[in-house]
Amino acid sequence: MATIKDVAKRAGVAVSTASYALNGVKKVSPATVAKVQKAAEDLNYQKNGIASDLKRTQTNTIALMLSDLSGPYYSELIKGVQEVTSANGYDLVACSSIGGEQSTAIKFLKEKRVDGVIVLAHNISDSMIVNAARENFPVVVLDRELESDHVLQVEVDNRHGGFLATEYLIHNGHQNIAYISGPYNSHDNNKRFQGYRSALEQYNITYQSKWKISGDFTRESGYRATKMLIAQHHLPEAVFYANDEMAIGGLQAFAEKGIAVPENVSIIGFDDIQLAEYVSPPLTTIRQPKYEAGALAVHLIFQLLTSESVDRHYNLATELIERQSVQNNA
Amino acid sequence: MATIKDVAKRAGVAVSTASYALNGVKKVSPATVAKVQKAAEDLNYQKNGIASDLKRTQTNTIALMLSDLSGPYYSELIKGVQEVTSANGYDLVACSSIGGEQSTAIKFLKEKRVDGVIVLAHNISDSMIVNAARENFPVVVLDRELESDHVLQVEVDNRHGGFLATEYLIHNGHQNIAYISGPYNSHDNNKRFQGYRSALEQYNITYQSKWKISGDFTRESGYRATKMLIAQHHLPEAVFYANDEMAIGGLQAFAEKGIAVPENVSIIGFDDIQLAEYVSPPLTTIRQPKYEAGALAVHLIFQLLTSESVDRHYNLATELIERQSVQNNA
DNA sequence: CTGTTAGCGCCTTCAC
DNA sequence: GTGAAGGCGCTAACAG
Repeated sequence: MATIKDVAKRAGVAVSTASYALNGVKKVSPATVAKVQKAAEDLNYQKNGIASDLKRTQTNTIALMLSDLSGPYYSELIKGVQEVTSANGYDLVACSSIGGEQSTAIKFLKEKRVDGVIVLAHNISDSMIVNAARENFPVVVLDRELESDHVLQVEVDNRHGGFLATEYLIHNGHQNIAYISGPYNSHDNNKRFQGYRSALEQYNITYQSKWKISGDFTRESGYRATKMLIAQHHLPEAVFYANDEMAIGGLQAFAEKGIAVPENVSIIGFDDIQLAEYVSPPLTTIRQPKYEAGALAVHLIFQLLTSESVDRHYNLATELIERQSVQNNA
Repeated sequence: MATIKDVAKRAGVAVSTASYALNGVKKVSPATVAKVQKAAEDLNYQKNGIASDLKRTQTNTIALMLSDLSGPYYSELIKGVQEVTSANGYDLVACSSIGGEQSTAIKFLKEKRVDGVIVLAHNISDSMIVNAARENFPVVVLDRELESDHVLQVEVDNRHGGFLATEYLIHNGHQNIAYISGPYNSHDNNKRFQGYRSALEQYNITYQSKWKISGDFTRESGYRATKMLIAQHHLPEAVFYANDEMAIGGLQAFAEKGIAVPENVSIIGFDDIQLAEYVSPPLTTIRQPKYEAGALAVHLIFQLLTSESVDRHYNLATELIERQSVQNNA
């Protein structure tokens, strides 16, 4: 591969001149620029971005860490990230944290391969993040609570969302409300559960641990958890699934046993994923402002990069989406 | 940030020794290794990946170019890419080609920031790809036909898939079959259309251009195209949508006009996206072996990287998935 | 306006 | 087993 040296030589100028010409620094006469460009073309020269990054000690790109590139994840959120990033003339790469310490995400987090990072990958540990973040290397976390310098936190109000969901069920006349949880180490899940608990409390319904069954946010786990619920003989009047995927798994389990939703049992999810309105019955759920969360995250990164001071913590509101999976018994 | 120089100094050894120690090259006494590691830890040293890549002239990562990171795209395909990449100890980054010449995808394609590239982004031009590919920089295209050195092509048999879909409609007794196309510049679309034409021909049904309406693969365009079809008064017996998204848009348009699917009109899609089995009625469609395509693509990259010689072109078979959107009138 | 030169941080011969 | 030194390809002072 041709280097800038080759170009300079062929154009009969010094490397610096070639560099200036190629990068549009206006110190070079038009004639020289033309000569250099011609030479570059002849040699099919392409700059080595790595060398350039090394020299400039910045990459102009930010990374989005996802727990799994193949989703299903929040496409609205990514859209927000993408749009704001490119609007600021930066590049965006997405990488996955599958593989733990060996993963691409961790490598990018540690090795200064990007100028900033947005984390949406619960399997990256807090300490990993805290160690990586530093001045001039901001990281924004979207999936956890984390107090540390140089790390910002934007989250949607999962607690309030959990409260809204539960309250809605209660307002519709349900008292025995099961909660199918996400993984124990999920911050989102814990907040949603807190919201559930506090709604019960506020309406003087005593919490019963038999109504809490654990899942892990996958459709499969929602299916299994629901089967267990059904096996317990005494069905609750309603069930609150900590996310939509699990609710869809639950829908399937109920269907297999001939239990009608919402006639025999009401269900509500969380997230408002695209599928939610297509399943049958359409799923009532809690929507998160995902686009805004993504856009805000990038926005904050740029503010930190320009050393503006910003708040450390942001909390975005959730919203109830009424569809047809909850029956009104009130 | 601490550099390897700082580590060496603190450990009281030469830089080279520190490098060896840190990279596990067994030339260094255990005692020295310990000293170096201690120093690195004290300084919170992290290697600069960019510098390391520059020196080694390879990055150990491959890039996946998508036309839009926020999807909707083929998660199965990405899974295939992801798994094979990490199984080979390489890293994977995804980037988008939104923004054309300015996009991250183009930058990575040109600037040798990765060791190989997989393209699934129709808006990247052929010439861009041809210019970028070279020895030791393999690129695999999954979305087009392209003959050139150092670029490989794996595609699913869209033509045959189009044929299968159309033939299935014909076997079910339909004669007037509309085709809602994807964008004209889409290779996939053109192949599917060819399959449609050849099935008609084989069964002696004359092609009528009034049955071809153009869309652009979006749900919205399928909706609009279907509205136009309906406005033409004379409805076809069946319609073949060049992809599932458009078919879903069509479903909505038919529903709004009270036209029952499949009783009044049969429809078939292409892709077998996840939603396909959830819409109502469940969509009959053509499935592509997406996981295999992704896995194969990466596999080929590694073969090229190790200078093995491989075929230039791969064609994967498609399969008809029968659900309930086609009525048997035969 | 153009050329010389010194690194960016790391790896890796090559001597010792 | 350890150290000195030369780049990888590029940018950006600094001189001229």
